[in-house]
Amino acid sequence: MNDWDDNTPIYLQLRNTVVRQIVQGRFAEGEVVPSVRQVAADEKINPITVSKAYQMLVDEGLLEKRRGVGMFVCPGAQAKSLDSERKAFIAEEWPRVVERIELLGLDPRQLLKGRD
Amino acid sequence: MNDWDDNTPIYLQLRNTVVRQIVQGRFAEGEVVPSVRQVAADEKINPITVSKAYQMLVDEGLLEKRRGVGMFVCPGAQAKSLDSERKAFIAEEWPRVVERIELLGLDPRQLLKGRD
Amino acid sequence: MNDWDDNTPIYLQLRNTVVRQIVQGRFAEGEVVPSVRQVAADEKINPITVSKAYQMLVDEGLLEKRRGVGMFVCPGAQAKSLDSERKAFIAEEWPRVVERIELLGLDPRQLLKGRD
Amino acid sequence: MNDWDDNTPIYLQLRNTVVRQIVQGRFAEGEVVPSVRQVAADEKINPITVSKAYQMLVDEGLLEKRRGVGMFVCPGAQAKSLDSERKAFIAEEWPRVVERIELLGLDPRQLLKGRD
DNA sequence: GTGGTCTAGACCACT
DNA sequence: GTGGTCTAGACCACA
Repeated sequence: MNDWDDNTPIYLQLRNTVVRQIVQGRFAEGEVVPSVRQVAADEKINPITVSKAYQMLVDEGLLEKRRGVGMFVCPGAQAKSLDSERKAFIAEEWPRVVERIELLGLDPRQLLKGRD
Repeated sequence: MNDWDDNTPIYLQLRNTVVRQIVQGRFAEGEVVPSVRQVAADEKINPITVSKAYQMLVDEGLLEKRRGVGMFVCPGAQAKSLDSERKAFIAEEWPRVVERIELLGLDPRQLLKGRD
Repeated sequence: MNDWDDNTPIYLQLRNTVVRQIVQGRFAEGEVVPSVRQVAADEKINPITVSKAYQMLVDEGLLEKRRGVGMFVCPGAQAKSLDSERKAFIAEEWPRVVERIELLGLDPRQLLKGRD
Repeated sequence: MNDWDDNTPIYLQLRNTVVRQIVQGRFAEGEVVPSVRQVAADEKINPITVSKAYQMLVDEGLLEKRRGVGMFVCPGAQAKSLDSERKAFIAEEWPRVVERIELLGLDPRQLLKGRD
């Protein structure tokens, strides 16, 4: 989380890592998340970039703002994010991957073995 | 091939569909591919965009230009593209997919079965 | 008065509810209002926020501080607040509402009827 | 549209004026809207500020982006925006206004007369 | 030409 | 301390 993939916007990558933390329960529901400034300092990126990532999560209903206090993980955020991420994956990403595998004539079993 | 995914550049999407045609043998080796103007008109996109896609394929050694005549599928293009696409998929796309699957706690075998 | 509208500052919302109490005579002239600490505890908000709201009312001449005793509703506060709130409403809020209604093509009489 | 209310963010004011243009049919469906840079230059504000306003409208489904070309009013945007703005007004703004009027003991008929 | 992203630095309001 | 907004200026990808 200290080096960035240059092909995708930092704010998106950051958003994804936060979602991951929530999914993994490392950011517990009801807890504060690190402040915009804190993250900006830690990751050496612009506060606005962090802000954009957090704002996305607020819009998605995973974080909530408390004025002058900070941003908190919404109750139910873990299940919600896990669920929506799964749905998005199965509906959008996975079909493309399957199509690709078939087009390339690859063997799915072979691919899975490589991973074990 | 008439509507575009707004998240990836049109020229890339176009390049991919051409590769697909080559892999599937629908664009046979040694044959002409539709002219830039033709594709641009058919797909209602900018000729420059088509040009860019074709140029990529020339750079990859899948197409060759014959001045004043058109662009042709290189001999051996089918095997070549199949090979390089496979390598690229296994090296780059697949690992990301696997990581995603694991993060979401999904079962790869289950996903693959769904497709049978 | 237990949940806050996140779009307007808490201190303003608090100030407004106090004004409302005065207008409605629920905080009678000459009487004490609940202490800063009390309100802060009841509403689970920062004492400074409560202070700020009370200070506004002192500045507006609706409350007065008596050191070591508390804050009291000024004599004449009810009439005064009713008057100034009315003026503020007619001068600022109402014109904006009317403009909005006209832009949306709504019928003001219809809207008012709905309330009867 | 040349001077800004200092109390509300410029990007929100801008968003609102664009919605107004759509509602009034001054920005017709399917047409381009002025480019980010154009508006920024005209209004002497930062392009990013304009961008933010436009992005909101994209998210609301009133504008759509065409890569490298510009932003266009979505088909059905006029009805959609009129409808949603009306609903938002009646559900949120209007009840607060009515409450305010009643609290202040104002006469709705009187208020409406002032407008004629 | 179009929009997207990021930076650095400033100022503001709220708690 | 918190987040929100804006500016000025830069660089990039796309058509």
